[in-house]
Amino acid sequence: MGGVAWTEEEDYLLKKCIERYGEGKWHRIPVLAGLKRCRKSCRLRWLNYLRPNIKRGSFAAEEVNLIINLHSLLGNRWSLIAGRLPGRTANDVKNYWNCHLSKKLNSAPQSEDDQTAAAATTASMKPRSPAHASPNTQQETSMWEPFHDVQVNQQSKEVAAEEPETLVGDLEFDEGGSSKWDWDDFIFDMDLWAASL
DNA sequence: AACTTATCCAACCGCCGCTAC
DNA sequence: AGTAGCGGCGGTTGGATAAGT
Repeated sequence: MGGVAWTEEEDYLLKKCIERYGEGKWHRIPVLAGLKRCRKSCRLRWLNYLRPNIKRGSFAAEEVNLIINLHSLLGNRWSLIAGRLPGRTANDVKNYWNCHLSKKLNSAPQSEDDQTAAAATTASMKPRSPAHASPNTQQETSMWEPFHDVQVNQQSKEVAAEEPETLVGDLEFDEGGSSKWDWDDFIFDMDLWAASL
């Protein structure tokens, strides 16, 4: 692994600690749980592995399609994308994108449009900046359309036949998170709405 | 069977925004 | 206004394992 792997005992201690004290206050978790891990490691382990309802295994075609659509709208905002995929973590989505989808993009035929899309990809891969906020999102969306088409063509026919409305509908089964709409959610929905026009 | 290469994914790192002081 | 501490995020790393030769 890319670091020191968590042991079963550490997992147990962390889980028990969070069950007892709840999430948040991550700076206290290592002390409370008696772990020699930093707050970030504890938080990551919980979010990506120990949290209930984590979905494991490969991504379904619908999920892949949704990731592509959301990425075209949001860029590399993995946590936001993962929030629309029940049981999936930002790390999962990010890994899947880096391992599968970005490679497909790079291997796609290099027409002028594709090159434009690739440029958009590069732009979206830049470190976080205020540009991640909504003002540029629409521009990114239009630049991503060629890539989206390439990806959809590689999917099965039934997935390719999915209407944008279907995807928007998929967003609504978000477990738990749907009750907690914030400003990002609003912007995100506006993007989806605009994209479906 | 042994070795090399590619792929996957858990974990770490550094940065950012927010908040309290 | 400045700053320290925190939670959170995205990018990157590197070990395990599968696939290929």
